[in-house]
Amino acid sequence: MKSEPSDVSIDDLAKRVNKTIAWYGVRNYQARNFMRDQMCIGDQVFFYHSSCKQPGIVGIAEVCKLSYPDTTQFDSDSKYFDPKATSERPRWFNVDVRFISKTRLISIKELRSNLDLKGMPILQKGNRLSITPVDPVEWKCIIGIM
DNA sequence: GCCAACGTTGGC
DNA sequence: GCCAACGTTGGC
Repeated sequence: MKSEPSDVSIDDLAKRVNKTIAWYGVRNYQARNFMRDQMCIGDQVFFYHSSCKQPGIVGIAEVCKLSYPDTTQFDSDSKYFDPKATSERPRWFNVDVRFISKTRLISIKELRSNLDLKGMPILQKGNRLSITPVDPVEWKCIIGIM
């Protein structure tokens, strides 16, 4: 799961009450569907810093609440406001995640240099999805180099 | 700041 | 349903 550290960093998550946060603001249907349809409580995720000086994996979190309507879609003051969404027909959903641990920075350069990881969606040219599944083999590979 | 890649929008 | 125009993402 990608987050811009200027918005929510791994340290921000670690400092939060209960170390949890709603993964609000996703406005892409594919990424939404991963949260809404695939994620289960206890699923672990890599926390990835994007759009920053040192992009890469910086920590591990886990899903601690199943998806529910993203409250920011109803907030006209939010940059994530969606005028087409209603409480009867919400359009956007998010899970909550809880901090597990920080890791050393595993940069996108290092990830790209590892041939065992070359199939990861996040490394594909032009990939812009903020949430992508991690194959169990790739998960173990990354855990192994931490 | 650049720009490739991709998603969304809306006229037809 | 097509597709051009536009907006966004995100590494570099």
